[in-house]
Amino acid sequence: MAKIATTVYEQIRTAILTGELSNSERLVEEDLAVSMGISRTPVREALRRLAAEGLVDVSPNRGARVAEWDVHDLREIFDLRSILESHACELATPRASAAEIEFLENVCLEMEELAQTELSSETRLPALAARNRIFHGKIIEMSNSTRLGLLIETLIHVPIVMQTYKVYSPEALQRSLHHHREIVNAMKAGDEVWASSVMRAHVLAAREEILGQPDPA
Amino acid sequence: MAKIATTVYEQIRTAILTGELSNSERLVEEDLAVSMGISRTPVREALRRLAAEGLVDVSPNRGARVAEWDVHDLREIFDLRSILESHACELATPRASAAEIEFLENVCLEMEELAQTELSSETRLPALAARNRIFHGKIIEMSNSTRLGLLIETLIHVPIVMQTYKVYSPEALQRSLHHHREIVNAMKAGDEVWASSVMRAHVLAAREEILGQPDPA
DNA sequence: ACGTTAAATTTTGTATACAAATAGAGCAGC
DNA sequence: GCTGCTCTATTTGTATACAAAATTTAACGT
Repeated sequence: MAKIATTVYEQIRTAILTGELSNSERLVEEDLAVSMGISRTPVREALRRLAAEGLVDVSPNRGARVAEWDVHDLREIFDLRSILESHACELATPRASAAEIEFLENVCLEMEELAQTELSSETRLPALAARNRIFHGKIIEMSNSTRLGLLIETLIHVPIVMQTYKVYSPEALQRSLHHHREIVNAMKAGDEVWASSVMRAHVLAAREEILGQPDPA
Repeated sequence: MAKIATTVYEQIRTAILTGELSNSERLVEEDLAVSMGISRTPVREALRRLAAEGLVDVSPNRGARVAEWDVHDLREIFDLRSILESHACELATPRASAAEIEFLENVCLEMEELAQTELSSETRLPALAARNRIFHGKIIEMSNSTRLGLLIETLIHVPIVMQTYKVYSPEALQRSLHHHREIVNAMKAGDEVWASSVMRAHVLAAREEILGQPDPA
């Protein structure tokens, strides 16, 4: 239990990601501090870190609020993700080991099985979202570019907030799973153009799926 | 003179960028604080911000050091810049106004004139580097994507450190200026594929120019 | 001499105290 | 009733104090 600042950073972060802290809600340092039984100092540090990641907005002398995003922001984010994640695929493909391919195939399988079960969406959706993050994260890791990973990480926070609420249509879910399979197949074939193209399409399709639906608020 | 933290942030930042603080030098909070006549608190905040931008590395309980980069890091950075700046060109081209094109042409002209003068490289290089940053920054601004701008900004710090020391070969300089001209011409023609392709080549050429030369340390 | 361990010093992390700035309530004037 | 002001109360920004951790120094034994 090393650093308090890190702990409170994670707490506030998950509070935002789960929607516990609603959009553009004001984050008063002292309130957060007393509610966690600590002093303002680590809270302040955590808020600045969250600001650097784009999860909160801070104005000088006026404090921090939970960041909010409009449709234009989401378009930007998904466009950039489509470019960067496709690049990750391009880099990962020639480096992919048999074990890594197998790992990705396993994630695919798990997601396909989850998709077939008749679980309520309350339990199924988070499980799918978690696997999805693992799949994308693994490919980024395989790309062996730390900066690329950092860049994508900063972009991914906002979509994660949405994923908790968003219910994908059955067709979109199927398409998404097929994309994953196709990406792995392309990587197995050593075809980085194929792999990166599917990844690009995959993220752009997700963009339309999310921007097409009405706001859940 | 609002916030001390911002002032000290900028001071440390330029100290790193000008090479005044050498590579992997340790940054002790108290030392920096007394040398600027302030307390540790704003210094600490500044260091965390610099860490978020990748200019310093901080380890828990072990403080901050000036970040250092190897050849692999530089490759990563230039590869990503080539992708993102080319994307900026793609977005900017259909949006470019006549005034913006003219502005870019002016920057081209100034750089061409500077290149012809027989000034010592000590004065000429910073002037060229400044214009270069203006040129690229303008195109990013024209892309109208704040997130794209932020992403590129985080990548650009390290190359800026190099630009201060690096002496370009005359041929590389000429090629660079021709690239700039060609980019503007492509934008004027409304051809975003052309424009983004030249930009991609432009950044990749810069990568080879920098990675090809031996280390100045 | 060398390496290992133990104190001493330095340095980071957190808490508290105070100053400066902002936001909000209440009131005057129109 | 609405606008603009002043004064109060929050809230942020900075300084200082203290505790925990790490680094350095010194001593000790083999």
